[in-house]
Amino acid sequence: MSEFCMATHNAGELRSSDIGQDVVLCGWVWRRRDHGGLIFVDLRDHEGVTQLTFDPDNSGGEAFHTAEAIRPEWPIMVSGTVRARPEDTANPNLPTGEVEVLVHEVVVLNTSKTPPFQIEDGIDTAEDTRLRYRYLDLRRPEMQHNLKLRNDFTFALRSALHNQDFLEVETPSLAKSTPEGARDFIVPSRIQPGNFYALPQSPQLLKQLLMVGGIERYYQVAKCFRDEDLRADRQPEFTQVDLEMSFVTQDQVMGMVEHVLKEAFSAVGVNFETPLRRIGYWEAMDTYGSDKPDTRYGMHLVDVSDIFKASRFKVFASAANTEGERVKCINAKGAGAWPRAQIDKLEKVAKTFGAKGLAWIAFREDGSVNSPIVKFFSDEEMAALKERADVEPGDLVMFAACGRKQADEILGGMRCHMADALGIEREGHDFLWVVDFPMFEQDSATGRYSAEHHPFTLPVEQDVQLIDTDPLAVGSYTYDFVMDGFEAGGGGLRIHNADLQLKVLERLGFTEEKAKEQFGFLLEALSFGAPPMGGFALGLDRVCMLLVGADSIRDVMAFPKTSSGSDLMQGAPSQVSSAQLKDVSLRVD
RNA sequence: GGGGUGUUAGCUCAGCUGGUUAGAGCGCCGGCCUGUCACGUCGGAGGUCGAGGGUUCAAGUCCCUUACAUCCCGCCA
Repeated sequence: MSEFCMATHNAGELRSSDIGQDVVLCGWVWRRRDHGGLIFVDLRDHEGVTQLTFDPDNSGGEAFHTAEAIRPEWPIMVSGTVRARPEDTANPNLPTGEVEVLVHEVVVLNTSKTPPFQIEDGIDTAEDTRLRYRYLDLRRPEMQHNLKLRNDFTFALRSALHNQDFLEVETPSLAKSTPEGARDFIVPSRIQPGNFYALPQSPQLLKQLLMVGGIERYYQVAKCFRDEDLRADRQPEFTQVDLEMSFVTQDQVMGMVEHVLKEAFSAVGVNFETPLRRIGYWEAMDTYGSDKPDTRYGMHLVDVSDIFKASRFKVFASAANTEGERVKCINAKGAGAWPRAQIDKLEKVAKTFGAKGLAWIAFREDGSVNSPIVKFFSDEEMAALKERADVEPGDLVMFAACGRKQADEILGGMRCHMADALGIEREGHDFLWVVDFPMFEQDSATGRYSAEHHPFTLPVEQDVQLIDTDPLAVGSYTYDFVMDGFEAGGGGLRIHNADLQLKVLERLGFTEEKAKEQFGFLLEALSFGAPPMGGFALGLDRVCMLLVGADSIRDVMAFPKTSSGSDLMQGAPSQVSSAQLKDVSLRVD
């Protein structure tokens, strides 16, 4: 293998061409098959598996004797001779299956307790057990592959960025708390009692300051921290490949991102056609009910408001005639054959997405129609609906009649749910840009405005005057990178003018005083000749999750946390001593 | 903060309308076995049924509380 290892070869590389060679292998005992007078051991390392043969006639009594005692997961070192397996005993399932190593000498490097679960792929061991013994879980070929792929992807990305003259710069993990976004993880300062650092939610502001600092092209494989509730695709600490460029247009940043992503995806064997398709935010919401649509299948949202303007079905007529409301539907092909009880359950699902109820029409295979609402429909309405929604026997049409945004969200959620429920095939990977997000969104309860992306995003020039008068109409220079229905990255141009930055912060409810207290360093920096800038951040964990086909980002992280934020292996978080608390002037209730 | 699902042997699970000593497969331990590769074969050990409380003559099973895991909603500038 190399001069830096006790082994001469790894356990995945021996072939017929190596027959006759004397080799040294190191690895873990995977399976042991003891035939009494002959013992086979499958030796596993990070590259593969090789069969070892212990034969008392050929390898001397001592090695054989040791082989009787060794057990799964013991690390051993063996020396022996590569030889062909006897005729008809080759194992076609193993790359090394043509050969075996006849062992002359074996050194037990360590013993092992019986592992709590078997170290092999396709196990269905509960995840908490895997996490409790993560170091054993990582020995499984599947996890080895996941971490390898993550490395290959990241390495290629680094290499591509390096070749484009990006400088990798580390930004601090002890930073200033900016609680406007996600909740911060905070770190008490011992030297300054009562003051706290925050772990960065992203290097956003610091990378902008690097642009002010003349770095011009920056990137970083950056750990980010957000103290929010977890999901299958959300961990409290995660990794972004973060980049920023000076003196660029939006198209130039997007072009650069496409270039480096193409290199990275190619490195892991994934086809990445450039330029990527672009969909506007409003079009995405209107058609897919999502700003991160999976476009590998249809089931588009269809606006049928005009059809029901004069309907006897009051719920629809009311929404169709009310400003800002819509009657929309999706057509789930195949679900029209579902039994009534199964369809009824969809109402519960719809409610999780914010619906008050769910109107539906099942078009049965035999041509009959089953629905609680069609009795209110005129023949014309039914005919128009069938035409608009492309209805055939076997279809299930579901409606949302309410505010436009809410209707999109409900049906967008149902679209994803039905795709899973119907097992719709999603072949290959789906990459696209969603562009032109609005600058602001409004909380329907409080009326307060918040930034759709973040407060440092550059608004479209001609919309700047609308910030005071019609903030929801202000566009922004933004782009999200969407992969297979996941937000896998995002970016935008940044405000590089201090006055404009202050104006945006004020729109978000900051007084000038408060803005300066929180972001004074940024405003000041922008006033010292900040260049036009823009950038991007890639959610590395999510991309890797999708690349390996995992259901959770935990499967592409070495030591992830549970959904309540615990590290089951280390036992974190944990209490600290009163002395430690005293050091940082804290008391726990 | 809310909702769904789950927790029985080391692992994965079964255990019906409450009723003897709680089962299976794998793993583990021991015997036999010179061509297996999910080796075979014979035998064996292994359980406070997540925890606490309640109903009952009787609780793995019913009720309440709680912990943990997991998925989703809220949340995630």
